[in-house]
Amino acid sequence: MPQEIPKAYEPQEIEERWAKAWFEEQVFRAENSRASSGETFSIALPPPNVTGSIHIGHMLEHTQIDMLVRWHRMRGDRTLWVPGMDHAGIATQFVVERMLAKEGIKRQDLGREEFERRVWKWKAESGGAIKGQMIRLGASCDWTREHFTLEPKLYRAVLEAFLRLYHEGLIYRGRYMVNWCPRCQTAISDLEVVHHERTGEIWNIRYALAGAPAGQFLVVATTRPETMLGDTALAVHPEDERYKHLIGKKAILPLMNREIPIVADSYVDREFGTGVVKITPAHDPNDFELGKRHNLAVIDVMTPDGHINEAGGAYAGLERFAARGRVVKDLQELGLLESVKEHAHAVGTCDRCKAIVEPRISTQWFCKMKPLAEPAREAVLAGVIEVAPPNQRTILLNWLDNIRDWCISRQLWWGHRIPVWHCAGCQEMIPAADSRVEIVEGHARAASVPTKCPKCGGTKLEQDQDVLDTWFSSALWPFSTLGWPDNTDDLKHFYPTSLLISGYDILFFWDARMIMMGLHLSGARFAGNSGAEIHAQRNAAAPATENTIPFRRLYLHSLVRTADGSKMSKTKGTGVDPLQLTQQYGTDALRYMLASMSAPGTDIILSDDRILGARAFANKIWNAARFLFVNLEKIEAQGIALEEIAAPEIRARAPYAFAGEGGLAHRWIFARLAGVCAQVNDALANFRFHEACQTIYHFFWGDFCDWYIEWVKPQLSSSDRETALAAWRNIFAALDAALRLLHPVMPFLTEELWHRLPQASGARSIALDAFPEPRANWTDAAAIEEMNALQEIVTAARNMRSEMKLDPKRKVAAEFSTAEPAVRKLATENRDALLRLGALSSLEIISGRLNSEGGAVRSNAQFDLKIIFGDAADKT
RNA sequence: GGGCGAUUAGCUCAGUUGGUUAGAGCGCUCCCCUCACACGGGAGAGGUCAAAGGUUCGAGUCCUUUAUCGCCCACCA
Repeated sequence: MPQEIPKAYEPQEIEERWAKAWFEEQVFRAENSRASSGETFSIALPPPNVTGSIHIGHMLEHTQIDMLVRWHRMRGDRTLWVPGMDHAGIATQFVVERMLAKEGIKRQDLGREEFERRVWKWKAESGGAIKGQMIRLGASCDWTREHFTLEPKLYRAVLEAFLRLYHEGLIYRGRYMVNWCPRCQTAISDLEVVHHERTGEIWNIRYALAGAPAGQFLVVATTRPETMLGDTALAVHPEDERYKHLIGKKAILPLMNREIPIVADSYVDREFGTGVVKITPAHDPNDFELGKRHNLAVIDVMTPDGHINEAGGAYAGLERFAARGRVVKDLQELGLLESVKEHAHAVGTCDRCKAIVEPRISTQWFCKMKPLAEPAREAVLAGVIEVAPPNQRTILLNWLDNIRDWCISRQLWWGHRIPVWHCAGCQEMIPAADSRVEIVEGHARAASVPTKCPKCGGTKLEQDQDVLDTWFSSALWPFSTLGWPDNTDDLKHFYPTSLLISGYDILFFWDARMIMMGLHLSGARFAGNSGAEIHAQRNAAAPATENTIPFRRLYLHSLVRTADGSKMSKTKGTGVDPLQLTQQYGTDALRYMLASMSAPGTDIILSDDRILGARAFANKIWNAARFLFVNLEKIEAQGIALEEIAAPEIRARAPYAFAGEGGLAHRWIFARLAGVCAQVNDALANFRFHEACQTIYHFFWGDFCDWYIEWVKPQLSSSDRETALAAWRNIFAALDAALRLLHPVMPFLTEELWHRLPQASGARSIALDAFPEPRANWTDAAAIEEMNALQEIVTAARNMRSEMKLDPKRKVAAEFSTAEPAVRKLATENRDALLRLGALSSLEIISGRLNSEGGAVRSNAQFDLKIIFGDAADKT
């Protein structure tokens, strides 16, 4: 058997074998956790996009989640990790459209239904990639409870949520200023606009005054000259002495030759530019608001794909930036361009496709956020939801305080279609009667389709074309995946979830919205069906009770960055493929490396050194275990069977006492273990993954390998049966505890080694075993102190040997002296270990101080140690 | 324009509520392929904790200012 253990840890075969076994045997099914503590631990996976594959950021996130999930499971909590995928509206549609484009097809050519079929087909083909990767990387999810945001159950949850909010007046439809992506041809939310600081140009344009002599102009600055085609006013500050006399007069809009009013509004900054602002209510959020105040006309001059429309007169049909050029050129020719200057300003771009976003007036669906944000704020403030690290809590609260309505409609085809019908006759909006779904071609859609307009009786009803923002369904994830709106057993048992771990980059997109939706929609009140009475019932505002929060704790993990500190990007080729790193170094090493760098609050920059160190650690663990198994032969020769020294019930009774001397190292290693367990528990309870890792590392490498194994080696091959038995029992018990301690971060390696120890019949996985819990007799402050003293003696001896450059192959004589009787006793009792580890031939224990004649003396507060050179010094 | 964070050994980073000689990994120097492991063992060198001031018996840790870098939010044309 020993020969079968390779000298170096080779993770590939082991990891693949266990990943497969864990999945096939459903080891991580919630029902399989020991559930002995009476506690429940539940957590939802932040659903990755179906478009993607696992990147290093996922790996970090999944490692952290998995560590806590495995830890809780081992501690005896009924443990559930719900996995799943997000349909990722824009992202997925974008990918499929791009594929179609290669065939020269546009989605409009196919029509909505056929396009959706194509996306489903694509999803079926490549959507499973992440699942396979997660399984391979050891994520201990309950795959029997996997979900997808567009599956029928979750579709129904989305309809239910929409309808409730709609009936409560929190979802409304209207014509407002939105961020429009001309590339994606859809509205996007404020959060999806990414601002980039750019040096652009600012143009100063002359607007003639109506009825004034030629040559009299007002000069107006703009960074988007093409929008002037839609200008419907100029504005000045009401108290601006320069322009007071012009208020109420008219100006002539150049190029369009339209008379526009000059209005007064305190929004105008007198200091900026000339103090005169062109007002384009259809294409600027401020102008839109100002326009409402002054009843200005709203002229939309742009098409959905970013071209100038008929309202743009001679410029109709031009692409927006081409139009800009033409407008500027024409102004110049007319002598109406006063000047052009460089100007640094923030340009909004589409998070998805990077196109420059156009503020545009458009009819969209919105969700009113203030009433939803208030309970969320209270819940966070009161600590009902704990947010860590603390600075993220501040950021979240600030955002909730300044929240604005959320544009939830998207002009896409891939997503949850809005369950509202429009009457062709009277424009009345008729929502679905309830949230039921029907399955058509295997996929869900709203089932309770209205057939008659309640207002005009018309029967020509058409469903709203828009779908919901992907994040709308994500916002329901922690409860929709547990069966909401039905009051299922899972919902009763596992909701609220215990924790959410996500990157801080989606704090607003997702985490905050889950809190708001969770507080508003979930909780004990729902009855199962939807319908008018439920909505009425729901209108009694729910207090922010603990029952309704989606998770009790929220931890925002760091982001993994490239060496120069920028965000990893697949398109830039700076992304790191975790599967490749796994092939190279092993999953456990990668996991350990990520976890050991996971200090809360700071981003992670990958380094090759760290992962090499992690691989070395895995190898070290492997070899420590290998040492025991290889040496088993020696005691088997004494007629001692593995079962006698390593059976689970034997291990459970450690430490085993020694009749005579030689028991100190054993008392010490279990005392250390007790301390380490406490430290690791504390670290993991507070998301201090790096601290947990470092503690275990130091224990395993420093204490267990460097000292304990070395110290007890002779005992293991002792001819005294009692000594050998006790030593072996202790060392196996300590190894077993160490493996269980290590398991959350290095699941594969520990699983493999655990199975090489005798286990109770039917024991399936270390993951279902218990996390080490110190027995009462492990704690032993005296053992720690005594061992420290002995370690100092050994270190002093080695140090001197090294400094004197003594021949390492030669043992040397030493003398030892101490004023403390306890230390003297220790040294006497452990003389053998001191000789061996200090490479000493003898250790004479002497009263009184030592002199350095014929050697060298090292002293500290407790003792003097003298090395006698003898002929070992000849080497120098 | 607001807000947040960072600046600690050559490199990558720890250092929770202020308290004895500031830690780790990698790298470096010296020695050792000793019967688990060279992905190893042993012993070392290396830091005015960005700068200046302040609070304190005592500060890497708290306060102020400055410098450099990074991130987030934001409707100044």
